[in-house]
Amino acid sequence: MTIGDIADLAGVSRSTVSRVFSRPELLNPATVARVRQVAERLGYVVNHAARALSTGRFGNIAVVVPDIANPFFPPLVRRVQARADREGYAVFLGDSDEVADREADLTQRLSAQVEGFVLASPRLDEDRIRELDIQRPIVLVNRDVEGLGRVLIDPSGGMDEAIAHLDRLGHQRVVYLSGPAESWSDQQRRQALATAAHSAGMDVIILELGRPSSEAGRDAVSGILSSGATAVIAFDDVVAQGVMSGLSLRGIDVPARMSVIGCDDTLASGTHPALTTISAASAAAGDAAAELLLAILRSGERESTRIVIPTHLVLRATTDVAPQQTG
Amino acid sequence: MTIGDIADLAGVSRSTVSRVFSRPELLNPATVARVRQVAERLGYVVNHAARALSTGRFGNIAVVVPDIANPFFPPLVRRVQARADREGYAVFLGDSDEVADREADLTQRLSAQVEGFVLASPRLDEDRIRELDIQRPIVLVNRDVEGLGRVLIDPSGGMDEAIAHLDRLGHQRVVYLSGPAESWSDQQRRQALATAAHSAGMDVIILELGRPSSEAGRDAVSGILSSGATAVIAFDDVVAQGVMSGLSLRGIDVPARMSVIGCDDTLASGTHPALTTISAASAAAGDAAAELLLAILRSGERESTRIVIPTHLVLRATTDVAPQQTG
DNA sequence: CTGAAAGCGCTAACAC
DNA sequence: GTGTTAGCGCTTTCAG
Repeated sequence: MTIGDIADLAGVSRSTVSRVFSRPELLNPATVARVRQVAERLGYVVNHAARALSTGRFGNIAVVVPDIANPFFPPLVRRVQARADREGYAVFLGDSDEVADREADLTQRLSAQVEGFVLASPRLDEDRIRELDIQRPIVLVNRDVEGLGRVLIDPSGGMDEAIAHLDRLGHQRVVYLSGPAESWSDQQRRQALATAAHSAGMDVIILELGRPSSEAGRDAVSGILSSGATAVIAFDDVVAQGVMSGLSLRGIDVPARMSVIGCDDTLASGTHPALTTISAASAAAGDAAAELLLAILRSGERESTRIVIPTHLVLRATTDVAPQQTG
Repeated sequence: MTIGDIADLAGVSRSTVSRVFSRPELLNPATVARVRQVAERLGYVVNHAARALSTGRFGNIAVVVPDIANPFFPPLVRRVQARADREGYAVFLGDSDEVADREADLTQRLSAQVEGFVLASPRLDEDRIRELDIQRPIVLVNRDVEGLGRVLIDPSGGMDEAIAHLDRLGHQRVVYLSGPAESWSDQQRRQALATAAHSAGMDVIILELGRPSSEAGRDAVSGILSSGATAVIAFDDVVAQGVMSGLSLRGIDVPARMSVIGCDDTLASGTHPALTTISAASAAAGDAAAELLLAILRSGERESTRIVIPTHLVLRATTDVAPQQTG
């Protein structure tokens, strides 16, 4: 089924048929209708490859995430796909499995057939991100690279509120369970926490976790307990959830003996007790990122817009009471 | 940057360069190395569109889901992407937002640039699925269409165990909260439940919910209570979670006054009390689906393999005790 | 408003 | 083991 077939059957030239599908406004409406009808009858669909070869545009974008199974990403991906779809773009999904080299492979291979990228929480080093951006425009989520479009979720608001809240309750030492080493978000969260804790005169102990998972959170419990801290702030809600499950196994009551705070607000009130967390609005980030990328593609000019999404503390039950006196 | 440029610089013909990237084993290793080097230096990447136009193959597949934010799908998508990636395929993601027509649009547009589809829990009617399969091979997940490849999660094992368990505890009436009308899984679950309940002599009351969401579950609580049932089985864990949250708001204890069972096992022990559920193994389904599609693409022949994944009941705290006597 | 013709970058016979 | 020669199906000047 090609343009040629339709041209013959409709008694027009190939060019006319082509125009029916690319610039119908240039044609006599009657011709358009006739051709459309023939095409419909034959179940014709344009050959994307041929069109792409001829125009140099693919009509595709890619969104790459470290782990689609991490609940922070699906809402983001969903919005990107929905937004792109309305603009006529198809969306590739890449999952780097949290490893930088896989991310590099994926983006490299995808770059041959996409107009641009949304890179969410990329684990790639800045140099490789820049190189890639030269080939195809990139919009970053949760990664701050000067000169590129980026959407950043700023944890400082939420972190300040979290520390203020813990301070008010009388906590003096808090554990931070870190995320992946390559994660910009993790660095931001550490930094924001350090700053907030410093000005409140609170001790921070950092426990390195690597891949954020419920298991990692559960395994961190003994370290948390031996630290002497009375509160823990986890890299994300999934980790926080693991901590709570580990704590519960040892019969340690939350929040009476340990306060727990997560990040991203991905679990709503689905935990017990309901988890206090720092908001993240991943859907909004997806919207903004898609919008930005599409604007860049529309204009053809790199825009280094930097969108910052503030966060706040979502108070729930895991930080309800003052720490129990020990020692 | 084209094959021609490299050919000139390396002092070989275009065909040789082409072969370096498609069938290097046919060439003198020295030539391959030399050409590779030149290509590398120039940062050459093959033009996917041109290759696709020439070969008729795109090296892409698509996976389409009704809602990527529903926790059942990400593990599935993840495995499909990982498996496809290893075979050199890139993967498109389509999210139909639970509406059949959007699914039709997506698949139709994608069909111009993919080798095949994985359709997970499609909402499309059988006719349109068949039509699409004529264009490109389809592997279905949780949808049983004769003649197509499909991976089916069979709820009957889990449902039998669930009813047996509830029966043992003394429950006599159970509410089923349904999923989307177009969902094959929902029909299977209803059917399996009806069969199991019938042979146990248990009453089943069906409450129609439509889109499965936590909110829908919460809103169903009054209906559940007025039904006189002592147990509820929800279409999925997300809905079950909503039910529990609604029950908790009304001060109704689970499991003392109401037992709750979910489906899909997507929340692990993350709820409180921990949710009894019927397993679903979406990651395994993703593996199987990808494997099947890739096998079809490799052989070029439609295989109507039908893979059935059994389920079982995962006992947790929400079904721990016998129903409290009322009335 | 429509047609003719050139060519996008690559692969695949077919020669040599 | 390598080069020559045709296209793949579409868009796009350029004419008319």
